[in-house]
Amino acid sequence: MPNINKQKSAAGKLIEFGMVSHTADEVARRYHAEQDKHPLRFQGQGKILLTLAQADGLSQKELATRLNLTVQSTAEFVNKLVKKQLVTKEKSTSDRRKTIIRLTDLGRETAATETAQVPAYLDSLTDTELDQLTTILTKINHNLYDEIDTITPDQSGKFQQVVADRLRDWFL
Amino acid sequence: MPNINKQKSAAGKLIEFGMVSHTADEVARRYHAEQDKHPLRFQGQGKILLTLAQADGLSQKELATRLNLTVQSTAEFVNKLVKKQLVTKEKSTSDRRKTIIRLTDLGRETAATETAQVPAYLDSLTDTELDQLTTILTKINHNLYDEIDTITPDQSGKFQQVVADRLRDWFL
DNA sequence: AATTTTAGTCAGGGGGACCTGATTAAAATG
DNA sequence: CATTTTAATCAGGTCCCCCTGACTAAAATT
Repeated sequence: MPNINKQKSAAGKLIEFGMVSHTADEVARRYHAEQDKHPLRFQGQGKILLTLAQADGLSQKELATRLNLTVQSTAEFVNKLVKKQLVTKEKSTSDRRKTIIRLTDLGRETAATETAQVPAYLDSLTDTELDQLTTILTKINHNLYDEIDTITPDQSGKFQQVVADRLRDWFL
Repeated sequence: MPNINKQKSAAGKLIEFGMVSHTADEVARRYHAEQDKHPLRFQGQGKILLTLAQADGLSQKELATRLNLTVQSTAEFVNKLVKKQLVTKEKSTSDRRKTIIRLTDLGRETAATETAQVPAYLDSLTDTELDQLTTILTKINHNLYDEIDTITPDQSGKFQQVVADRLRDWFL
């Protein structure tokens, strides 16, 4: 049974981290004139981009199913991404009902660079600390995956695959 | 100079953490029928609530200034919070132009409980790991504060105070 | 007393994440 | 061949964050 106060301290820091990194992003975007730098969130358009980065050439329906979205929402996000030139739509030749979504070079780049960047704040950590952090976050993330799977056993593991596989490609 | 690969691993885990915790929250909210459980984000209404939790009884203008919002946006969020019974508005007697915003008991409770909760995923960590995590996040957060201050030196430290002071109250 | 500054309000808008309902076109199936 | 299922689309809506512009009421300044 871990010490409750240690847990609280860590929880606080984690929350603080969430807040501060969020604000740092926002501030950077606003003051640094990086207007078109959409921060690749884990929802909506960002989710689509990320999924395609792992498995390109999916149909809209496939995307919707994987991401637990309605086909209409998916279509909306895809269309927005098309406008931003990050993905393309083309009719499938084998089944002309289907629309295949593919990343453009820009889209692939966007997904990769935004996520593969090593944040500057990691420079302050020693190698030992980096190892510790990685170990700890691995544990935490596993717990979160379990939590998600427990709540939605119907689609067990689907989300984890989308996320984890992709991150493995990028970082390992 | 820290090892670049260790940095990348940690960065990946951190990003993964962001994604997974976000999804876990979302999934919990959706499937667990906790509809009215607004997750106290670090924007909009949540930001207001958080700030008031640290310094109650501010005027709308004060809030706007501290949070780097326009007075109109601030008014909007405050009004939404009033509807949710989390804050109250009252005219200042000393200066009748001003509107003082105060947390209701429910508001204070909401701010506190939502943030003071120790996430279940921390149970998997040992005391040693909790200490390590706290140390590491303290460093990281400091760096992020510096980053924010560098970009917006005009209001240096303001944000940090709002966040850090409040978290100190909660967790230390 | 007249003017300017300050705190708020209303109106309107842009963009984002989602959703339901109704409809069409193409494929599958009886 | 007629019907049903499937992949998409359009239309319209809800809620969120956040901004500009125009306008009042009260306080501060001249």
